[in-house]
Amino acid sequence: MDKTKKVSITVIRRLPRYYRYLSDLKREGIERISSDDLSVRMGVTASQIRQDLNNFGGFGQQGYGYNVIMLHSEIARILGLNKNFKAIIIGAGNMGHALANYPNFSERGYEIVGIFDNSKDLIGTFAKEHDTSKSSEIRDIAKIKEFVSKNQVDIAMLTVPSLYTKDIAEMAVSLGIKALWNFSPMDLKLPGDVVIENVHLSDSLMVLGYRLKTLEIEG
Amino acid sequence: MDKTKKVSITVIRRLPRYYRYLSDLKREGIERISSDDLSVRMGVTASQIRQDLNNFGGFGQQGYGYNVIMLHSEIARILGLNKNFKAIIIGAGNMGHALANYPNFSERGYEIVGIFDNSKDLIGTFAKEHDTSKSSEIRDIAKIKEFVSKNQVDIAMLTVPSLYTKDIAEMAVSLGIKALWNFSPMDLKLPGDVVIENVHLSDSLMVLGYRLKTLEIEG
DNA sequence: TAGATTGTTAATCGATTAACAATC
DNA sequence: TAGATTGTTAATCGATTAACAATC
Repeated sequence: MDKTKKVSITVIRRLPRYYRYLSDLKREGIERISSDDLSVRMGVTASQIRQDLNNFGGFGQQGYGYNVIMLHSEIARILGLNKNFKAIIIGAGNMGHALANYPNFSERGYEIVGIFDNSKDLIGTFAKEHDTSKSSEIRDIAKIKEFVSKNQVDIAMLTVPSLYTKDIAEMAVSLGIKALWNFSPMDLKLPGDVVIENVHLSDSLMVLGYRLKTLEIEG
Repeated sequence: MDKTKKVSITVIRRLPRYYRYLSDLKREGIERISSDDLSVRMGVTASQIRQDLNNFGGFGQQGYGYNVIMLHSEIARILGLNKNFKAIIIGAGNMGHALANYPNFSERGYEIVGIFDNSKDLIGTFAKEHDTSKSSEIRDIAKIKEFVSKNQVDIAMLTVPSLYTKDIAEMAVSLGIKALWNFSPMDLKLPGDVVIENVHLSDSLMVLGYRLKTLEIEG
């Protein structure tokens, strides 16, 4: 990788998609793939694929293409999937439960180490199905400070009602958490070097509605 | 709106965010806003705001700015929020339940009219909290064809396990549904004029991981 | 070697920002 | 009217695509 110029976020946001397609190729037992063949599968230009990948280094070989297993693991490395990030879920409603049970996260090295809520009915119950380990147990949000001080927590997944999101986000940051995954329909402005990734479900749905209305198939 | 040139998807994807900020301004009782003031709030350039809005018509007034209530309702109209789209949820797991109870959708004219699953344990139970109406009852997926033939269904929200997503998506399209909201970590390729909007949670999380690793704050 | 395909430079395209005349 | 701010054109910037020499 060229150390001087940082890779544009546009390219970064395409990496998970490459990763998915390479996982598929791996599963199919395909050993090598050319940018041309991959471009057909993915519906993008071969040029874009080669440009994107060359932001991080020359993973291919002239006359051969790309080795699937090697490229797959290189992209995993670039994305940091080998880092074993530790995450907590704050808000154990339906969305919190959905995240706790999403199989893809643990597969990709994102480990849910704690789940918090303020509801007396939920505290003490288990959020992960068929899992009665400590990491599955819903804890009292009042104990979050103690938990974060004693355990590595890289990411906070925020699935609390919108009304509380701002306060909870600020609290998480004050505890030293550097990455927030925000599921509330608002933008969070926080001081310091905090990384925020939003999942704005209603935004996505509204775009779907617009495209349905105007029948914009691609996009 | 200029009828000849269609608006780029890049601009469309920014509209829900404008809509959110205008909702905030409305709530705050602010009557008018200049592109300059809005640009400060939103962290974008005033130029971009004016360019974006002028894709759809001149909603502002020189020397005055934009009337908040008027602009809010214009963006709602552009997005089709007055259309009262009817949606069904297929897959009544945690994610399906989360969508069924998400307050923002109904507020914005997206009505959940049916929820389907194949689990005998779930069928007959109610997915929406404090709601025992027919639209809240989880129905047998075997009855979906009959339901769609008798009711208007614009959108199918797909929250089934990945393994079934392709088949379920094809089934939905075969029933005439023209818009799919896909929550599985895969791309759907479907024939015909079908609009698909993906919510790739693990893609989003991987981007968060990358940005945390490299501490890219903006993005 | 000859053929295939990359890595990379150059050309094009589209999106963003700047500037300012129009006008409320 | 004078000041403010839009709508819109022009300039810039960045992203995508095309082309091809390098090389496996």
